[in-house]
Amino acid sequence: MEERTRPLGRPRSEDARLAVLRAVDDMLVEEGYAAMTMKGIAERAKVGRQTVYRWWSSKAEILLEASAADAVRELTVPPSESAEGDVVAFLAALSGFLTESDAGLAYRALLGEAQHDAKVAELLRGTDVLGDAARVLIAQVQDRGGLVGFAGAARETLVAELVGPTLFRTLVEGRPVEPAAIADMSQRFLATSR
Amino acid sequence: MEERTRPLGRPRSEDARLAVLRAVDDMLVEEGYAAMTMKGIAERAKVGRQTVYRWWSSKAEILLEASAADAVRELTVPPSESAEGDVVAFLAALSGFLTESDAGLAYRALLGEAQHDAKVAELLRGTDVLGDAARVLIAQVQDRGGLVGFAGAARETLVAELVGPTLFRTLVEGRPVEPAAIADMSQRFLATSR
Amino acid sequence: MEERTRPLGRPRSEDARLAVLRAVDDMLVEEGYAAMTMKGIAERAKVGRQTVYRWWSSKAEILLEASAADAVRELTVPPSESAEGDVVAFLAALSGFLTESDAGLAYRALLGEAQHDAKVAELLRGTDVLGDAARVLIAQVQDRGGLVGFAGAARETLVAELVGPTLFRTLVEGRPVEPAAIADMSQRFLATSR
Amino acid sequence: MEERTRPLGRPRSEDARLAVLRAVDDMLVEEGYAAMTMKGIAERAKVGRQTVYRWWSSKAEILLEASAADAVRELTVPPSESAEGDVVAFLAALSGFLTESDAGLAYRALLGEAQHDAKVAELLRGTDVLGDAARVLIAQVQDRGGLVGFAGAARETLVAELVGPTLFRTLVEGRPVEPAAIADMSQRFLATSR
DNA sequence: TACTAAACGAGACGGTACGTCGTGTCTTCCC
DNA sequence: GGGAAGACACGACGTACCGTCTCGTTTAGTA
Repeated sequence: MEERTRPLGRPRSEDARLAVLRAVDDMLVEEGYAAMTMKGIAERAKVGRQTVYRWWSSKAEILLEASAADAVRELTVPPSESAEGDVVAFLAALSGFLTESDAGLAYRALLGEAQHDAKVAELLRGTDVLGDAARVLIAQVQDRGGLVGFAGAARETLVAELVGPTLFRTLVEGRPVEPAAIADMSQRFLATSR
Repeated sequence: MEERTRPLGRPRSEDARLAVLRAVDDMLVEEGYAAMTMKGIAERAKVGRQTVYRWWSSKAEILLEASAADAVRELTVPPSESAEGDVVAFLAALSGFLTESDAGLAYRALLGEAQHDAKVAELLRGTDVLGDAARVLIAQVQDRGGLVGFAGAARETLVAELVGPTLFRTLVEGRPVEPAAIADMSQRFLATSR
Repeated sequence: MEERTRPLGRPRSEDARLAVLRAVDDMLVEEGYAAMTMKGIAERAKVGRQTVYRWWSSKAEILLEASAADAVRELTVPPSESAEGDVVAFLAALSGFLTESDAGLAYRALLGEAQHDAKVAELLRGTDVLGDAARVLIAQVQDRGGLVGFAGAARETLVAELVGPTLFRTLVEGRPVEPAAIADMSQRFLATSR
Repeated sequence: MEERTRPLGRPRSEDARLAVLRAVDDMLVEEGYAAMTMKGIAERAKVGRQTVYRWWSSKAEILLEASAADAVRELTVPPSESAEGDVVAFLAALSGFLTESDAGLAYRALLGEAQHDAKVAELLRGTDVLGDAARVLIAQVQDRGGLVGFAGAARETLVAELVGPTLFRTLVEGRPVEPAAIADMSQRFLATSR
């Protein structure tokens, strides 16, 4: 059996890669997505412009790589004592993620850009951050015995039912969902399934 | 009592205003939001650039003026025979609006831009197109006797519960919600609110 | 009879034009032709890059406009007491121009560039600085009675005979022609033309 | 007495050297001097870029090495039946060299570059191609008994008198000198010396 | 035969100029 | 004073080449 041989030439610099990701992370928070430019990223990272373009084709792509892991981590909630506790914790995490976290800021910027840039939409569809997190939570709740008796089309809408209301509030209003509303949403979500 | 006197000088040209709005409408469909520029709009409308800047401060502002009326019209559904019929009709209209209508394309672009541009977010908050339409529908359903017995926090989440799931599906997946899912969402919405 | 109407829009800025020409003049002396860039010129002139490109298509074109008038002036010599005096004065001026004058530095750079850039060659052919100056001098000498009895092909070579030797010395050796050599060249030129 | 020991390591590749020289030769004709780049040369020669930089420091240097021998050969004319025949043959060769030969194209490019790049000027001064050829021709003519009675400063200007006029015509006008003019120039050159 | 050392190809690196485009402002003349 | 035209200073775009670097490989002499 053969080892895969290294590509020819000087290998990619991990230093440069990390410097770019870090620069994007910092600039998003400090200056905002709109003010970020490929030129600015390169300068901030002390990296050649060509080096950025060689490995990423847009600031959206860099941002996705820089924030995807954080997003997944922030949306993973430890099991609580009850199904309702799990859902409440998840929705609270989701609300916080979308309105107060750096990774969530990145996600909102990307989801926003996806609405008028097909390339970014495509990119984002490759990593359904919110959907994946929701599916994990739903499976967790089902294992406890909640959410029994779903079938067919109903199951497919569960993710939307769980995530949608919070997404609406945060995207449209731009601020966290208050705890009372989260409690209400959680009850509604579980009510239809019991 | 004196009539308020007309401002001095040449009055604003309605021709120019309409030409700009029409140009923005057309360009959004033909080239997309990202490719639209203030310069391009002025040229397409055969209008001086200064004239565009004099009356609007960004392409988002023009787009909002150009599409708001259409959006409201498309999201107004006539009463049907039942509460469920009303909700289904509304969600279908919402799904179609967000994925297939020109006005919806504009709304998605604006909502997207609002995620990384505070000015646009502010602008959009002034006209809560989706929320207003949802509130009208909810009032309509309540008048029929559906949705009784709500109070406090619960009432505030109703809009999000109605609109959120469909918004999630369309924004994240970028395609219309299938009829079976709409039916399911409608039933859940009514079930948890009775 | 009609006045020629001014073109539409904001007229060209004379300030910007002069700032660019002055910048090119200065930079040629301070940094040299090779180190001069369109970007550098714009920055030095505190002018937008687009403004430079709008009116000139290359640094050669700017340099020509900036130095042509000076070149003509420096190569115009006042009549002296004798034909030989005129020729000596001209060759001395030519030698000085090509090796010590700023305008001559520009001319050498342009003539050099013309050797590997057809656009510049074309440009330079439109203004035969050396040839014109030589023709003026030759006419001057002929008016005195020197250079009688020329005809046909012979006449066409006069300019080359006058300018060529000095051009060779300066271009190839890069330093002024010594006075003794100038005297010698002048005598030969007149001797072979009488 | 010791032989100079070969340096350690892998010896220079003659293949690579020739490939580079050939690439430069071809590219000069096909694309022109200005369009030639170190990167392009390396790629065309299928040679690493470092290899080019290891042995030459600029494209001018490569071009000089690639064309010097050809230049000398093209400017060496066999003795004819008369002194005038020799001079005519030389000037014809010079005119053809500067306007139609590949080696002459290279020489013109180098002489041009030398006008705004001191490094190239230095380089070119090391090999006075035109001057050397002219000196050979002059010695040849003198041996026949032409050009007698020169001394001092006069002798030093002979080369310039011979080469200059043709150089002027070719550099400034960019086309060959017509035969009648060459004949005229030859007569003038010999006239002052007899 | 193994070791050392330099040249080799490939190609990524940090820089910088290219020529174009869009920004928002200005200056001109015309209505 | 509004409007069309278009020049202005500014700065990002994505590309190309600069000259250097870091890989693995090749080719010689030396041990």
